[in-house]
Amino acid sequence: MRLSDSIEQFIKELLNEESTEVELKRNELAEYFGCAPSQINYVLATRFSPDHGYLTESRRGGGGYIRIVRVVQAGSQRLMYLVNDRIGDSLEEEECLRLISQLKEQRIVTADEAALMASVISGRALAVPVPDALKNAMRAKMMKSMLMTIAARNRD
Amino acid sequence: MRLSDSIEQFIKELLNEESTEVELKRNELAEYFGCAPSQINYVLATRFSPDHGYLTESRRGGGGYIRIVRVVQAGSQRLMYLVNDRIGDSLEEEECLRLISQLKEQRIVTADEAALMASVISGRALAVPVPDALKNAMRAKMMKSMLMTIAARNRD
DNA sequence: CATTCTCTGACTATCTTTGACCTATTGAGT
DNA sequence: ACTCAATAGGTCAAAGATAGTCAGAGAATG
Repeated sequence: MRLSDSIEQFIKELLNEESTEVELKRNELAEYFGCAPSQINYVLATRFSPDHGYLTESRRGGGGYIRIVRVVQAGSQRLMYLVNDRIGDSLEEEECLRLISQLKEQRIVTADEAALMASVISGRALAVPVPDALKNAMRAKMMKSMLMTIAARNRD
Repeated sequence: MRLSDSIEQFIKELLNEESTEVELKRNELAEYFGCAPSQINYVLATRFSPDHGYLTESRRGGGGYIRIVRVVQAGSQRLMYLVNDRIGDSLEEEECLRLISQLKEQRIVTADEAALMASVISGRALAVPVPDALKNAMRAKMMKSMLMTIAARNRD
């Protein structure tokens, strides 16, 4: 079996038993599997990306760590549908607003949060000299990023 | 756990129980934690800066001390200061994160909102081929836009 | 074979901790 | 008042401890 698959499986077992998040030391893990530390980054990038339903955060320096949070779960199906299927690589402002408004009606986000989301993807907030096509690409990424964050808290 | 984190936590507990300010002896604290005195300065610089919502003052010589004050400010006042003075035309990701974290500590935004804000200004959310200078200009606008939205509901 | 996926290593970036040296304040002795 | 020793805290650079990035070699796949 491939090294990457072993590491992936190892991490997923930790996530199953313990809960929805694990914290590990990159160097320790690499030593355990007898591989280069950067291999761990490869596994994170290819198997624990947001598109796979995971969020990661890390710190360097003494006492550094890597934390992996599993986001995909029952209650957030609607959100994961939006992230994985509904939203593509580009999204116009009007469409963003429609989605946000739907989420509010469905009580997935509060009115305050909806207002926050709407304000940040607005034309006013993105008023810099960048082509519209790129702005819409950013809107798609911004929306996905926010929805993932919301999904990460709705773990039920 | 990191030494710096322990010291940070220790000081924050003092600030919670007693009031909005504490006075400490640098050398005593260093001895208590068994570290170099300058370690204390490091903790103050990285975790109790004005951006983190704290002010510090100190005196040298006999009877010297370090005083740490947690800044309390009305929500809308704080937000308007950020929008009008603190945030200019450009803001790096790290600086955004510092401000967001401070707003959370001061209970001006909820933890959920802070997470939402952090996710949308992150490098991941803005990963399109646009120069960093422009991304930072956008971050400034995005932050202002979000803060104004929050201010619009915080009538205090 | 060509392509795509894995894996490594050299280089880089970031965070923490310490120690040597510097500056300010106080108080005793003159 | 003046001086100096004792007592604080401040600064900064260097070392230590982690993690990230990226190009290219190697392996698997179709």
